[in-house]
Order: sequence, then structure tokens, then C-alpha cells
Amino acid sequence: METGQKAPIGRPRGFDTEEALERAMRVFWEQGYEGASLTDLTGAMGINRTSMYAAFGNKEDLFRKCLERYTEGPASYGARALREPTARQVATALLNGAVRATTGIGSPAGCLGVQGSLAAGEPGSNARDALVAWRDGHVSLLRDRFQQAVAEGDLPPDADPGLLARHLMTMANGIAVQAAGGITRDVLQRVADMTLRSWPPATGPAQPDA
Amino acid sequence: METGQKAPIGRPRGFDTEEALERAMRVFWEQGYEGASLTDLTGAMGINRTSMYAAFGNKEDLFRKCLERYTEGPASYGARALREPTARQVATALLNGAVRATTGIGSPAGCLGVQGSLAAGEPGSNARDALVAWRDGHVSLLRDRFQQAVAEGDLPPDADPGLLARHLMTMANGIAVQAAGGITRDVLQRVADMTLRSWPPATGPAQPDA
DNA sequence: CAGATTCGGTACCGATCGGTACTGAATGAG
DNA sequence: CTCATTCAGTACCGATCGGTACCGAATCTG
Repeated sequence: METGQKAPIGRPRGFDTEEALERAMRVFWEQGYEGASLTDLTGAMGINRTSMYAAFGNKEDLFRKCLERYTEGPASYGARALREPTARQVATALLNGAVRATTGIGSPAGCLGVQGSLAAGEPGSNARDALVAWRDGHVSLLRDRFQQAVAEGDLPPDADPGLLARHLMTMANGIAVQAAGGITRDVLQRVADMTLRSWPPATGPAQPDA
Repeated sequence: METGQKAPIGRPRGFDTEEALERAMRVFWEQGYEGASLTDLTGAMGINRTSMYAAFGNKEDLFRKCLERYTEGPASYGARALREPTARQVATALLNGAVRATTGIGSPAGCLGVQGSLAAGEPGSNARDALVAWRDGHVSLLRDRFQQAVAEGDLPPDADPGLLARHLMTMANGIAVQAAGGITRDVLQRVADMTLRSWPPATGPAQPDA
């Protein structure tokens, strides 16, 4: 059985699963989990319901797979940012990446990880929880990266890695909301620049007013 | 006809419209426009469909009225912040208010103006557009307020009021996303404090790296 | 009282929701 | 070739969607 990997039995699949997943991802991205009906999804994927269920499970499974694809595709700037040499460069790459990804010319506005499902009724609760975990996972990765920066002396010893990570993710998610509302890339880039100009912000007690 | 204001003809309404609106607002807040079904809404309001349609129009009208109520209730910190004497105090009141409102103990987590409808399918597009306009309206008010601060010398003459306003709203919306994900008030307050510690951020060219 | 008017409950509308049974077409193995 | 296996299209499932027709109950004016 040298050819174990190949030669699937039966009629071969008539569509490209990667291409179909890409199109489904864009529908979820544009319309959110609850707003994307199976008719919308399969219409964009170019297949019918039966093929979708056979290939991907159900709507929830499809959403999860789209989220994975999103993470490795449009949101891959996050993983790249973590590999930047300094904490400041991590922050810069993250926010610049967020601006670019949420305002891509050929892509839906905003971020799938935010508008995919932020508030939902009971049938969409699993998708919502999946996105909460997704966002929190990124914060944890950022926190670990900043913890490392503190250990390396790249950030001051009294810096709070968790707080810096949360602050940065808050800004990135805010950018996603703006982008979903149609704010243009150049405006959001200036907003990101403004944040980065005073980064890292002080972690200690509040500075005197005025 | 001195009593023109009173004595409505016919059977009097058997429920309090303000109370019903308050409960509907919370359902939209928790579940979003698309995630809140008429059954959910009328169930929480304690009335049946017929009464809801007679009193409020339809689901879209109900949502708009809930958004108004939200603006004048839980989101009234926005209008209050604009009346603070200095730009810095405006920013502080806004972010502190956002933290409190999105993490209220007896209220749903997050912000109706964000998670009410961020991405939606075609049937929810009107609600989504209403929220986009709602958020942009608040940015415009902030921009005008900061423009005034520049004129008063409260902000430096080279400050960009529109950019400062957008930056602040981006942070507030980011806070709303965090809160929707269950992040607690004390954490978000520290994030807000961190932002305010370096506010207003410089508007000019980027500061030298490191 | 009678008559007009409005509210509230039931029962229903067509459309759409996510999901599936069934059937025929296309491919492998023998 | 035959036969098992898989894919894809149709047609459908019960449930729910937002919205409404209808009618009795309740309250006004006169």
C-alpha cells in the first residue's frame, strides 16, 4: 500500500474545498454568523447544501473552519507581529496589520474575529464564544511576548505585560469597529500612529492632570 | 377643550411603554438586532406581538426607539462628557463612562451601539446603518468639542480635533468589545487609565523609535 | 343606556431558517 | 463488465422568522 495517501474511492469531489472555504469566510466576514444564511453561504461557495454538509459538517463547523482560515490568512499579521524583535515593533506591526486587514480593498471591512459574532441569540452562542476565545487567545500570546520583553530588558521591569497586551488588543478591536463603519484606511492609520507615538504608555500611577 | 392633553378615547393601554422599552433595550443589548427575535422581545416586555406592533411599529422601529432610550440612559455619559470644562476631562469622562456602562453589574456586557449590529445580513442592514450613524454622530460631537478646545487654547493649535475624536472613539469601542467578551471592569479601567495617562497623544510626526 | 374607539389575545400568514432523505450520476476496485 | 462507494441535485422536513387578520374585552363620549 505505497499509494495509501491517494486514490480516494468513489466519485471525486467536484469543487475545491479551499476555494469554497475562502468564499464562505468572506460571507461570514461581511454578514456575521447569524446574518449569513446557508443559502447565502452555499450560493457564494458555488455548491449546494448537501455538498456543504458532507464536506464541512454543519454551519457551526463551517464557521470554525473559516475562522481558522482567517487566522492563517487575513489575520496572519498577528502571528507575524509576535516575531518582531522588540515590543515596540510588535505593537507597531500589530496595529498596522490591523489597519491594513480591516480596510483591505478586496476584502470585507472590519474583522471577522469581532463582527463575526459579538452579541448573539441562543443559536449563535457557540460562534460568539468561539470568537471570545479567539480574541482572548491572541491577548495571551501578546502577554507572553511582552513578558519575554520584560525578561529581556526590552520593556522596563515594572511594565505590566498583561495590561499592555489588553490595551493593544482593545485598540486593535476598536480599529475593527471603525473599519466596519466605513472609516478609511488612511484615517485609521493616523489613529494607529497616534497610539504608537506614545507606546508603551506608562503603567504606573496617573500622571498629573494638565 | 382645556383638557386636550388627557382623556384618551377607548380602552387604556394595559402596560407601561417606558418599562416595556427598557426591557426590549436590554434584549437587543444582550443579543443584538438579528439575534433578538420578536418572541424574545415580547416575552421580556411582558406583552404580546399585537401590542408591540400597535405601540412601537415594527422590529426596526422598536430598535430605533431602544437606541434613543439607550442614548439618554446608559450612554448618557457621552453627552455629559462633552460638557466637561477641558478636553482632557472630556476624554477622561468619556472613557471612564464607557468602562462603567459596558461593565454594569445589572446591565448586559458591552455597548448596544456596537454589538447591536456590527455586521448583518440584508434584513438587518438598516439597524446596522443606524448604529454606524449613531457612532459617527458621537465622533462628530467630540470633534466639535475638541475644535472648541483648540479655539480656547485648551488644546495646542496644531492638534487635530477630528483625529483626537476618532482616536478616543476607537478606544471606547475597543473597550466595548472587550467588555462583550467578559473582561472585568477593573481591568478595563486600568486600560482606560493607561490611555488617558498619555492623552492627548502627539498629532505631529512620529517620535523617534526607542 | 348605546355607539364609537382602542387594547389584547388567539390563531394564523407566507417566507425563511438549519438540516436531511432520497435518487441518480460518476468514479474506484474486482 | 459488475458492484461498491462517493458526490451532487431535488425536494422536502419541522421549527421559527417577522408580521397581521380577526374578535372579544374594556373604556371613552353622548
